[in-house]
Amino acid sequence: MPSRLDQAFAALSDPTRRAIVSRLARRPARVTDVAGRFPMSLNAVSKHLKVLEGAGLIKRRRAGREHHLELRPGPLREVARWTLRYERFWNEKLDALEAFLEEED
Amino acid sequence: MPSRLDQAFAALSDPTRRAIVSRLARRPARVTDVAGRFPMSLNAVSKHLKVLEGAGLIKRRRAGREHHLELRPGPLREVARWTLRYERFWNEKLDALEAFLEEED
DNA sequence: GACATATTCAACCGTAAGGTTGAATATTGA
DNA sequence: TCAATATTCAACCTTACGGTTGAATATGTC
Repeated sequence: MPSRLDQAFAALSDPTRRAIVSRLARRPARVTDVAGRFPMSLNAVSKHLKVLEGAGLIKRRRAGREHHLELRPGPLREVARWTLRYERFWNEKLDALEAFLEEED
Repeated sequence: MPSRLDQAFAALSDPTRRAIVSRLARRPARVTDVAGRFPMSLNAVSKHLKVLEGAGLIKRRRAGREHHLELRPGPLREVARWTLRYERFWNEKLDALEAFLEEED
């Protein structure tokens, strides 16, 4: 069973799902609203939404026959947090690159 | 063909590969050195390394029969950059939560 | 009740992921 | 030259992914 972080990274590895995240960051929407933007079947989008939901990236609230989808920031924050552990590392690398380039002159 | 960002997210969705990234962030290492830490065959680790390499997360330098692996920060930075586009979003959410909790008192 | 709308469920398909084992390829060192 | 070391290649297996189509399930509307 994949960890929460595994699931977040995996969910975000698909461009359709990242686009859905962008869409829902603007405002919550229904399944059909989200699906309208993508050149694939409604069912395919429904599956993507389930993946995002499974990763905790979106929350679903049922209102009658409509499902309202809302972005949840937690997993995004965790992904950022994990990645930023290496911020120092890439700053050093870029510093080293700069130093190298200056030396070349 | 998946985009660079797709590949970075996908590569990081596996805990073994994230552990390899952590390992290589400390210092470069050879394939065998990396493989020693994981409860799987050398071949499996070799495959993981190829995935990381394909995503641009590591660079390989051959020195005789040894392959020296080094972490490359670019894709990590891109992942952080994409994720941080939603920093404002999750801060707002957390602010809203705080406000709600204060109101509860 | 009858019909349309919103969404999921189920079955299927092709491809790739993550692992294994066994063999091949280079390189080093005695 | 011969043996050990470092690594990949190739074939295979099981399971999951991303998509499809067709049917089912609720809910809203006339």
